[in-house]
Amino acid sequence: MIDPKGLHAFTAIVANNSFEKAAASLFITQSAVSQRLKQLEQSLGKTLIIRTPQIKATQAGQALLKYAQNLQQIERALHWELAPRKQLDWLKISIATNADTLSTWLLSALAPWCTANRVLLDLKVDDQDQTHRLLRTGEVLGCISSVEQASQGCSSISLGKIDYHCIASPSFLEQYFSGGINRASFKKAPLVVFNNQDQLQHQFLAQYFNLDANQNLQHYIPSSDGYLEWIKLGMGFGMAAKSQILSSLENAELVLLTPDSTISVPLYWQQWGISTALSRSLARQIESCAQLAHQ
Amino acid sequence: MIDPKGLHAFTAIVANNSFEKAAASLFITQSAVSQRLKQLEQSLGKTLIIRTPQIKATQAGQALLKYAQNLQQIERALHWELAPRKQLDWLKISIATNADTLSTWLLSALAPWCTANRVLLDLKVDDQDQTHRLLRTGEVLGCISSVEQASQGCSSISLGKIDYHCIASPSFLEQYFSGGINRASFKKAPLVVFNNQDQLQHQFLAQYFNLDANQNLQHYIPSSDGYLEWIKLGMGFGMAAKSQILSSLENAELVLLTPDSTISVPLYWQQWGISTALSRSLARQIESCAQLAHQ
DNA sequence: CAATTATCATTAGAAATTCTTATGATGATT
DNA sequence: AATCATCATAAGAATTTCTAATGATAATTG
Repeated sequence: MIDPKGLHAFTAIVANNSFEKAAASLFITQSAVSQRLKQLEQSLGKTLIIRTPQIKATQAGQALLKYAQNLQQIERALHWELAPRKQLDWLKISIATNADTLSTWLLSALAPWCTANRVLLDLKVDDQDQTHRLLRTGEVLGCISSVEQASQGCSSISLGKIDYHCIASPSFLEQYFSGGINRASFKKAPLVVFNNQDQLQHQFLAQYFNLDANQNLQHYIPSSDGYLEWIKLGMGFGMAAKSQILSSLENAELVLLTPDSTISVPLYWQQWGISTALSRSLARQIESCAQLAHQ
Repeated sequence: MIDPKGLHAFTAIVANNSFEKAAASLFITQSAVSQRLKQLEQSLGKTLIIRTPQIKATQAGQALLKYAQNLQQIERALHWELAPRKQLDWLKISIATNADTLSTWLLSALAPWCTANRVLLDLKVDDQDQTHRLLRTGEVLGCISSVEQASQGCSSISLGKIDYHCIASPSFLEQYFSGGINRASFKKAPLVVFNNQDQLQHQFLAQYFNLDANQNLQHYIPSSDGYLEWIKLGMGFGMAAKSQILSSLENAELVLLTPDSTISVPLYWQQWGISTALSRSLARQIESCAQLAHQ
């Protein structure tokens, strides 16, 4: 059986990226942290943490990290059973999401749930490939991803799809598309890209206009707000979810370039490991909010 | 966090129904067991075990029992991740079932699964109400039951229904039903009942012949094999699942009294708490075997 | 490039915990 | 009522885990 003190030391080290800070957070000495970890590693017969040059959990450490999260959940279920009326401790839950979902419906889905379940949210925003990595390594308990792949004991539920529209500012439209919204004008129009992994624009141009987006001039704006702002400023065209730009369409800050040609991205909620009452309720909450958002 | 030593002491006490035997099983003194439990109870602020007159887990103790089973599962998942190729320790899993299912398809469903997953089976046989109680109290991890009720974080999957036929021996048929298989003859025929909770015969007589089984002469044979044996010996009629009596029908040890009038009992697999790769595979195995059996 | 700094490991003894032994308490059994 | 079975408690021994001090190693800096 895993020694609780050792496990605490281990998670604290990972959380603080330092033995000394971990020691401080546990109100013990650095030496004790070091000894606890050493003993834990010996009892499991595995190195858990790579200490240099940067503190990082090994493969085994990542498995233990998952275990720790599982443990927290069943412990919480126990305490709830023992004292249902009593205030539960705040439980920290890590979730990874892509930026689009974050900026649309995710927060409003999670806010009431976190309040109701006394959960502290540790949200990690990354592109889809990365959210998957975080899920695998045990850094997050669940993720929103556009990849279905329900691999290795991960459960995956569909959240429907999100339609991305091609948008630009009115001035940009006038400047670059006065000759019509067609292949020739798209070819010369600057593009705003969210980040390197962002394939939406490429897919759009390839699918509807047989263009290679890499040939276009590209702005990189790796911020959800900044991305839209840049487009509103007339610096280029890009892709955005309808719900994200409703108000901007109304007050004519933005216009749809191709109202009928959109890129659909399927979304999935993925979660690994054990399923508890809590994790199930989280999945339900996310599922129902996603349905509303993508109706 | 729950102290592992305390938890071990607690589960050992429950398993052995004695502090001293628990101590022996843990290779420590009875005093240590007593102290461990005391400390655990203090740290949780709850009495876990009623010591007199019989050792029994309290409400809180039952919750802790569930926690212990959950913990074992996530621990097993961890060790599998740490050393996939290494032999896992045997894990003991408790399951409750009704006798009928046990004597038909359950064992053949569980045998290969237990081997493949290195699981020791702790099977508890009881009638349906009791299997439920065992599930609620955390004494078993899952149960086969005829009640659907997926209450309190328990997942429930349907296993189809099982058809019970009214059977008797040829000699019994001759003796009691020479005047025809009808209400009058059923009224005078002795009944073989599996146990007190067994409602099948009562339901059969009430539904098809408007009779109250309590008016019949009744043998009580609380053993699955003994039950059939008693009927084969011509001591009375009773209800049995088709699959259980196929060979006996073939060699004419038994006959169907009313081939077209059967009692259908729906079956459900119920499991509480967390779901792990292991528990999911168990559910799958039971579901698929049940489908075959009840095709 | 040596010195400094930052960070984790190790050692030794102090502190805390947990065990064993011995005995006490309580309810069941004869 | 006496005995037995079983769990609780007390006190000291054994073990574990901590702190304090120091050692080792790699990155940083003048």
